Amino acid sequence: MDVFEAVAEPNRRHLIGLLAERDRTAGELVDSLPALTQPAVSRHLRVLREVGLVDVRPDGQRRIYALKPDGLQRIDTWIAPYRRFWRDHLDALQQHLENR
Amino acid sequence: MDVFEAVAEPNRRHLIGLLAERDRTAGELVDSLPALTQPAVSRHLRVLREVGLVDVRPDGQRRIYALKPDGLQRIDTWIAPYRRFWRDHLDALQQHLENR
DNA sequence: CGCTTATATACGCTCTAAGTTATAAAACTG
DNA sequence: CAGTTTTATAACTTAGAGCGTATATAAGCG
Repeated sequence: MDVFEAVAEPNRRHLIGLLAERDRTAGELVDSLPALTQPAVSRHLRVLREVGLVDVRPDGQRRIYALKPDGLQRIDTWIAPYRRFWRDHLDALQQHLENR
Repeated sequence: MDVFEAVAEPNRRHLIGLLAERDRTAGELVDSLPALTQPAVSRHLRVLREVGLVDVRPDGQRRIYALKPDGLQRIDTWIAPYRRFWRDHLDALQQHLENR
């Protein structure tokens, strides 16, 4: 499993969104996905860990999860060269609007 | 299947890369993935079409595929808010290096 | 027209991701 | 210590992705 597959799963994107706000315990993250059971969320967290998107630190009985800065950057690096496509597209549109 | 899943598959990322250079016929794209059979590539192209990442136009017997500008933008839009994470991280690193 | 070329679809197979229930492991609590 | 809380893992099931072979479809060509 790589970063791209990890991020392809909607529940995992949800978890990433929450961790972007602030660090959270596994339990908080479980509560944030009421449609899933605790083991299901735990496994999603494992995936995010394994691809380097999050970090965990123990806090007594709890595990505190944190978003890892460089994880998503790998996707951004891949997408960067393509950015000119919609930038060019937008420029063309702007020009069209300005010239009419 | 959504854009994220579409892009999670390595062969499809390969196809996107080629189409970023220039438009290509289905046949050219099939040749670009010698490990796969023609039907396999055809199905990948179908997926890319269905999620709006590419466009097709007929040219007689051939089909010419082209990258669609706004397809990947949806991923970029999702990732944009997180960009501050590694930008901040980089700033912190730079500062650290400058201050020693 | 038959024949070939180019592309898409149908079908069946295999492998794995994602979910559940049940349980383990480890730390807190009275 | 016994019981509870918190998180992770095990075992199993199911759904679907991705592949290959075979076939359909449609356009070019002699």
